[in-house]
Amino acid sequence: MEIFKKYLKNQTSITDEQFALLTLELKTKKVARGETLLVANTRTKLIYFVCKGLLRSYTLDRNGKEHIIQFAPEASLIGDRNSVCFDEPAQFYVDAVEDSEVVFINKKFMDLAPGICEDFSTYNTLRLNDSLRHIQGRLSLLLGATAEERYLNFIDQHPGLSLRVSQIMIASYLGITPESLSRVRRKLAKK
Amino acid sequence: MEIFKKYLKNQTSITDEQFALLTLELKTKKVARGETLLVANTRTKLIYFVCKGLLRSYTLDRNGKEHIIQFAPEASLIGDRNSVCFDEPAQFYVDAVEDSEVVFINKKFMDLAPGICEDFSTYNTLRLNDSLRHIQGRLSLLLGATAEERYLNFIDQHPGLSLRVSQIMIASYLGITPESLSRVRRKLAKK
DNA sequence: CGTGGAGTTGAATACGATCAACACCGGTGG
DNA sequence: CCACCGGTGTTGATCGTATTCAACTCCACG
Repeated sequence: MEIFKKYLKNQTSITDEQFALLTLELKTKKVARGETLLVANTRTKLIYFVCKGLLRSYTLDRNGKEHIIQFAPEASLIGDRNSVCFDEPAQFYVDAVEDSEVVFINKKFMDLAPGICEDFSTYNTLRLNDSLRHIQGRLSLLLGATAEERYLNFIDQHPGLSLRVSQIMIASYLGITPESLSRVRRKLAKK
Repeated sequence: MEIFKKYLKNQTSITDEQFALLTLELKTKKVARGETLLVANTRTKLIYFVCKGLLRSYTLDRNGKEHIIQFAPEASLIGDRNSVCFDEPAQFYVDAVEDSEVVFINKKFMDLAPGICEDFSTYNTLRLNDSLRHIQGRLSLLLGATAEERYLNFIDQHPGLSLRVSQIMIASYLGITPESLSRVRRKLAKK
């Protein structure tokens, strides 16, 4: 909770008093590795802030194969804003890659915050824009880059993460099989 | 311009008077097919609303191959919000697929609007969320679906567009070669 | 007309997927 | 303590899908 407050104060001009008005809408929970927080096609009222640990979001294709959309390490947000803000069914699953500490942020928080902290809206659009930017970058890569380039881009953009995440998950994130990733890594190691 | 006003009135609670306050920040222009509105890695202060015609955004990979990010037909918006709002270099190119009529929306408009029309912010986040949702859907497809599935999804999600856009562009949007698309289509036609 | 881009088709190729086998490690329980 | 197990990662062989390169048709447009 303190970590989230610190994060928010860093990102916005929110004061301790303003934050106090919102704490009712927040809950901190420990989440065990493997625990699922959000199931696709269900409705949710929660966004997750990761204080410690690592969450991920992913979809399942008709063959039941996972495709990782996003990793959320410490000090990052994850969740389906559409589902929260507009009460639509969630587009993806969210679960814990590591034992984690997570702040659950509900819709009321998102509704109240802009009225309490003047630049919360700005912060929020900034976050959205940033997500959009990030995911568009990935789209470009998937459209135009080879497995090797995508892998290099991943370790570049997610320093440290490659040590915490299994290659199965990295492969899923890159859109290739674990075997292919293994071969890409071997080839790169030779250089 | 009238079309844009109509669109905005449809999406928000904006009044004629409120809109009038903002018209100074808008310019309508005719854009010829092939004309480029935005060049990647440059800064821009403009977002584009398409009244008539068709725009697209795309990136170039290191081989100079185009990868289409988005099509923007009538009554839709396109542009790099990040570049506009946070003065960052644009992530992609924007040009005209057809002769078009476009409303140029500048940063000042985006800054003023929330103060003039109370639910403009809400509308704006809704748009952003929607883009995010759309692009995440595409990401899932690229990660998990075959060329055929992606094509079927495209014609499903963009009814009519497949008649206005060359197969070269559709292929680029789907992340396959025009030849592959041709074969996919032949295979589907046989059914 | 003739030219050039769009779309199709074929043949050869390449890249990644699939299937299968195996080494390795960490944890569990006999 | 060791045997066993499941999951991870590696490697090899084979397969399949999409790419590449090339040739050809068709049409719109000058």
